[in-house]
Amino acid sequence: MPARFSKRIRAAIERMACEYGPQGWWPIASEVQRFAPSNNPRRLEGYHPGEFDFPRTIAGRFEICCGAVLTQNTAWANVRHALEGLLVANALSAKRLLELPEEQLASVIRPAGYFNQKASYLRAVALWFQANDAMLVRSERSLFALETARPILLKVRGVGPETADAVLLYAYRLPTFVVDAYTMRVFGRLNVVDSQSSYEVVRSLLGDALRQRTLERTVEYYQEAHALIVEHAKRHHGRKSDATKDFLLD
DNA sequence: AGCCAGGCTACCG
DNA sequence: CGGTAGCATGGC
Repeated sequence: MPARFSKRIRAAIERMACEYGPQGWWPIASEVQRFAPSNNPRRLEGYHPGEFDFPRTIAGRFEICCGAVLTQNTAWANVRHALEGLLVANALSAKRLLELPEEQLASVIRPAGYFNQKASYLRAVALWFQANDAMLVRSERSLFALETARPILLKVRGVGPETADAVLLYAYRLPTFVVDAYTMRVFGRLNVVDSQSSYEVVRSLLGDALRQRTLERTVEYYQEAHALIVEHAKRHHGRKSDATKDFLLD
């Protein structure tokens, strides 16, 4: 019965892929330039289109975790400034971030907004990172690993479902689909979901529709699909809906 | 000058 | 359970 919308969902993603090309999420500014130079201008901001073997380092994974918290209800341009602040403050590792007094941490991430809340969240995430990163990298990636790690991550203060899924999908390449406000808007417009669908329902609906033959391919496809949805929504779906410009509805 | 941005917690009924 | 105020900066 959920297969009812699967075709529509997959067609929408495929169309976005053709229209927008490879996205290369999640951006990892501190890591990406070091590997494989390229002409792609987005690479300078940490995007790595067509390359799915990021992050490759513990620093890259921690940067994703921080970015996932900092971007909560915040434009990415502001997050970049905050991440750069962390880099300059030499606080882009769990240990060194935790050594920074919380008040100072807050002032460093000020451009990302909600800086007092987020300073507290970042500390909690850094503690989680110290306790879980090595294990997650070492253990075999599987549905079991995902279902084990996810509830633990969701208990961390400041980590809700979207932040957790972004960390698991992009930092640890575990096969979970990331649902955000854009996802709700885009697929709401396509009558695939409605405003009262819960996060979990939408996550499993899209996850089922977009699952691929292997775990590895599924992860890559989930990563790309989420980035494409954001790109599409930025172009066509303001908060004040304007379906007229949406080519998916043609 | 206002609206918006890659949400989450706490608290309400 | 679902609904909502509060959190805050920078860009357009």
